[in-house]
Amino acid sequence: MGTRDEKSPRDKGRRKDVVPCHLVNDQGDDALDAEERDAFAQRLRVRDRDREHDRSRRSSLGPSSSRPEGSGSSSRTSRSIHHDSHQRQEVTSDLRERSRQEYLKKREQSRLELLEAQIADEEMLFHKSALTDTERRQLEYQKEVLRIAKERKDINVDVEGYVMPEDYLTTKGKIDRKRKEQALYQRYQEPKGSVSGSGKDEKGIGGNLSELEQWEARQIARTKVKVGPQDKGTIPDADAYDFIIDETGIDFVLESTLDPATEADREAQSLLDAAERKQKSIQAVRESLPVYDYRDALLAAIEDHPVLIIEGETGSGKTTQIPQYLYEAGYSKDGRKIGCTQPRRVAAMSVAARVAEEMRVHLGREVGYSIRFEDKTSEKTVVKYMTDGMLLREFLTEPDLDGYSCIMIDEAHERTLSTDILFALIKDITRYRPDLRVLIASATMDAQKFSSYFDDAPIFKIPGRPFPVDIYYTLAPEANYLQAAVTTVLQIHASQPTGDILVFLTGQGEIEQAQELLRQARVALGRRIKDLLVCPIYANLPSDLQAQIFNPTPENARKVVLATNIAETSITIDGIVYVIDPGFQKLKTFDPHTEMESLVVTPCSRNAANQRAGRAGRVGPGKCFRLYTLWAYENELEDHTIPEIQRSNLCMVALQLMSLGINNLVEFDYIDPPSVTTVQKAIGQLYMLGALNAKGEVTKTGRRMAELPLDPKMAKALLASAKYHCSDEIATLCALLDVQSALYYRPKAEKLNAEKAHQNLVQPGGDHFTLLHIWEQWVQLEYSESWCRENYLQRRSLLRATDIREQIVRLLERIEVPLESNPNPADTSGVAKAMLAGYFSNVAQRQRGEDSYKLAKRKETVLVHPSSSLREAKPPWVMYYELVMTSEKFVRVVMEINPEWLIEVAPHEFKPSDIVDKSKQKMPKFLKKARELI
DNA sequence: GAGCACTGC
Repeated sequence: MGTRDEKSPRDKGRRKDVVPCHLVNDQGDDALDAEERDAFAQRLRVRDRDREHDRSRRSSLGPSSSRPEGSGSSSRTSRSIHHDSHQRQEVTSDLRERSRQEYLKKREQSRLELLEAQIADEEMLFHKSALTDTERRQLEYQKEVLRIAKERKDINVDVEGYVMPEDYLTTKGKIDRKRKEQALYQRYQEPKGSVSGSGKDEKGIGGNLSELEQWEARQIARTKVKVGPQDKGTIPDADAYDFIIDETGIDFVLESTLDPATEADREAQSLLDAAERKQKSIQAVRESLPVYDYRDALLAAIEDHPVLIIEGETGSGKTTQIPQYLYEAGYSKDGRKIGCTQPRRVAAMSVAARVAEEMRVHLGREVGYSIRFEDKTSEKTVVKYMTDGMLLREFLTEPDLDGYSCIMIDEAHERTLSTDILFALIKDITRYRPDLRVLIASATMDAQKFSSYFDDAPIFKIPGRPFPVDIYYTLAPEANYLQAAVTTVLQIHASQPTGDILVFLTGQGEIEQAQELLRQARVALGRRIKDLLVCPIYANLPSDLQAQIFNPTPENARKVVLATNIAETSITIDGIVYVIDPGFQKLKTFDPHTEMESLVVTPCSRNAANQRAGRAGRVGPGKCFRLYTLWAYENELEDHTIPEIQRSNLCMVALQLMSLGINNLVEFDYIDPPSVTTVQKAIGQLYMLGALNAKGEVTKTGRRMAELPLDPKMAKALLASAKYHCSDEIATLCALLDVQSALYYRPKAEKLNAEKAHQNLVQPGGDHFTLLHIWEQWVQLEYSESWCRENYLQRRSLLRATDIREQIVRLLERIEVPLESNPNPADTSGVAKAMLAGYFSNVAQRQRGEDSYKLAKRKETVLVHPSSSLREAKPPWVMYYELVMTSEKFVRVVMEINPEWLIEVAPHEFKPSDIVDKSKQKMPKFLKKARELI
C-alpha cells in the first residue's frame, strides 16, 4: 500500500536533513510510531480488500451504486459508532438524526428513479433480443427490485387515519426551539411533486437530480453534441446522422397503430434497426476522425516505445479513439486496464459515456469512469477514464499501477498540479515496468518539452481539423481594455455578419462593468443597432444564470458572452464566431516566504491567447480581435502560463508524495521544479503538524492525514476532533471551508439586500460558527432552493459541501475517528480547540490601540477582512482560515480564541510567554511620550 | 469597508 518499505526504489533519495534543525523536538518514540503507522496501513489494506469484495458482490447483483453513502456496510458502521457514544447522543438534539432520516428518504426516492430510468434505458437501447441470458436475468431482477421498492414506498405515501400532530416539546419537557422554527420555516420548503397536480410520475428523472447533477448533465450534453455537428460538414455520409432524427417521425407511429397485434414485434424490429443504423453512423463518425488514418502507425509506435508523446489538436479524436484502439489491439487481454486521465470531472464523464456508446457497452462495465464522489467502474472495466487527481489518489493504494497496461495523460499541456506530479511518478514507474505503455497527449506547443522530459520520447503528430481563425491586432496599445472591448463588441455588431461574440475578461467585477457599459451604449444608440443579448458567465454565477448562455440566439439579435477563462477550457459555447481577447487573466500566486496567496491580474500567455482564439473556430471560420499589438504578442507575452506547481502551496502534495516513500522532495524529478523555499515550507509545516517526525519520516498521524482529501491543516483538525468529541462539526467545517469562497453570492445590483441577508446568518464566536449555522439551516430546511436564494447563498456550493461532508464522514471510519457531535452545543470550545489543533500557526494577536493584528509567529501586520463578522468586535486573539493579499493583507474566516488553548493544543509551538496579553502591559513612559509626539 | 480566475481529491 502507500508506505513503501526500505526496499523501495525511491528510497535512494532519502535524506536525513530534510527537517531544519531548529524544528527538531521531541515527538515521542519514532520506532514505536513507525510500527503503529505500519499497523494502520495494514488495517487499511485489509479494509480495502473487504470493500473490494463487497463491491464485487454488489456489482454482480445490480447496478453499481455511485454514491454508496446509504449502502449497507457504511451505514451499519456509523450506527455502531452512534451506539458507542450513546450517552452523548442523548444530550444532543435529535434534530440531526431527523434531518438525516429526511435526507435518506429523499435519497431513496432519487435512487428509485435512477433505477427506473436505467431499466427504461436498457430496454430501449438493448432490446431483449439483443441481451444475453445473464443480462436478461439481471434486468428482470432490477425490475423486481423496483417493483418491491415502489410497493413498499407506496405504503407510506398517503397516510390515512389519524396522525398525532407534532409538538415542539422535547422529551425533557422543554420547548424545542429549532423544531418550532422549522415549522415556521415551512414556507421555504420546495413544492413537492404531488403539489403540482398530476402526480409524481410526470417528474421523470430530471425532477429529482440535484442542481449540481443537472448542471453536469447539461455539460455532458454539450460535450457530446460537439462531435456531431462539427463533423457533419466534413464527412461524406453525414446523412446517416440525419436519418436517426427522422426516426422519431410520425410514420412510425401511424404504421404501428394499423396492426396492433404485431406492435411489439414491429417496435422491437425498428428499435433494432435504429440501433444498427446508429452503430453504422457511429462507425462512420469514428472513421472520419483525423486520428483514424493513423491508427496502425500509432499502434506500432506504442508497441515500440514505452513512452510516446501525442501531439494533436482538439477535434482530432485522440481522447475517444486511442483508448479504443489500444483495447482493440489487446492491451487489456491480461486483465489489465487502459487508463486515461482528464483534468476535469465533466470531461472524464462525458468522454467515457461517448466511448461506451461507440463500443456499444454499458457505461460502468467495460468502459467506466472514476471521479471524486463517483466511481462508475466494475471488475469488467478495461477502459477507464478518470480525473488526474483520482489517478494520483490511486497511487496511494497501488504505487506501481499494476492494474494498468497503459496510461494516457490527456490535456497534458494544461499542466495541472496533479498532471505534473503524475509525470514524475509515471516516469519513475517506467524504469521498472517496461511493459507499461505511457501516452502523453498534448496540444501542439508543448510536445517538445514533454519529449525531452521523458528521455527524448518520440512525438507522434496527429493533425486536427480546426477552422481557420483570422487574427487582428490593435495598432497601438489600448489604455483601457475594458472600454476597448466594449467598443469592439459594438463595432463587430455594426459591421460584421451574423455570429456570436465571446469576450474574455478577468472576473466578476469586470463582467458586471462591461454589462453596464453595453447597456448604456444600447440605450444611447437606440434603434440604430439590432438587439444585443448580453450573457455573463463565470464560475461563481448561479447555475440557472449560467445556463442562459446556451439559449439559442433569437432572430435579429446577436449574443455577446462575457466570460472569464472558464470559457477557455471548461465550457464550450456553440455559435461563437468572434472572439475578443484583451489579453489578461486572473492568476493565483503563492508566496512561500509569507505563505500568502493572492489573485492578480496578469497578461495571459501566448498559449492561452491561442487557446482563446481557437474558440472562434469551432463551428466555422472565425475572427479573433486581440486588444494588444502584434509586437506585444511576440515580445511581451510569456510562452506559457507558469505551471500550477510553481504557484501553489505544496503542503498537501508533499504529504502525499512522502506517504509514497519519496523523501527527497527537493531533488524529485519535476518537469518544472517548484522553488526550494516552497518545498521546505511545506515540509516544515508537515513537521509542525506532527505528520513527520524529526527524521523526516511520515508518522502514523501523517499516514492517516494522507488518506484525507484535505489540506493537512484541516486533516489535522479532523484527527484532533476525536479528542474533543466533535468530529461531526469538524467534518461539516471541512466541507464548508472547502466551498467557502463560492458560498456567498453578491451581485452588484443587489448588493445591499445580499449583505443584509448575510448579516442575518452571523453567529457569535466567529465566522466558523456562522458556517455551522448555515449548515444547520441548510439541512433543516431540506436543501431548500428558495432559502438559498433568499439568503444569497450559492446552492451549488452547498450541494458540493454536502457531497464533501458525506465523503469525509465515510473516511472517518477509515482513519479511525468516531463520528460524534459536540456533547454540549452551548460550549463551543471543543470545536475551536480541534480547529486550532490544525490551524495553530494561523493565529494573530490584536495590536494595542490599533485595529490591526500581528501574526503570532511572524512579525507581520494584517487586518481582519471586512467580510468577517469579527471585523467590528476585534477580539484580542483570533485564529483564521486563510491569509490573502489583495489591497491589504487580510485574514479571512476568523474565529475568536482563548490564547491559553494554544498551549494546550500546540505545546511544541507555544509557550506561556508567547501569549502574554501585551495590551495590559504598561508601556514604558519614554515610548508613550514618543508616540504622542508622532 | 473589500471585491474570489479556474480546477481537483
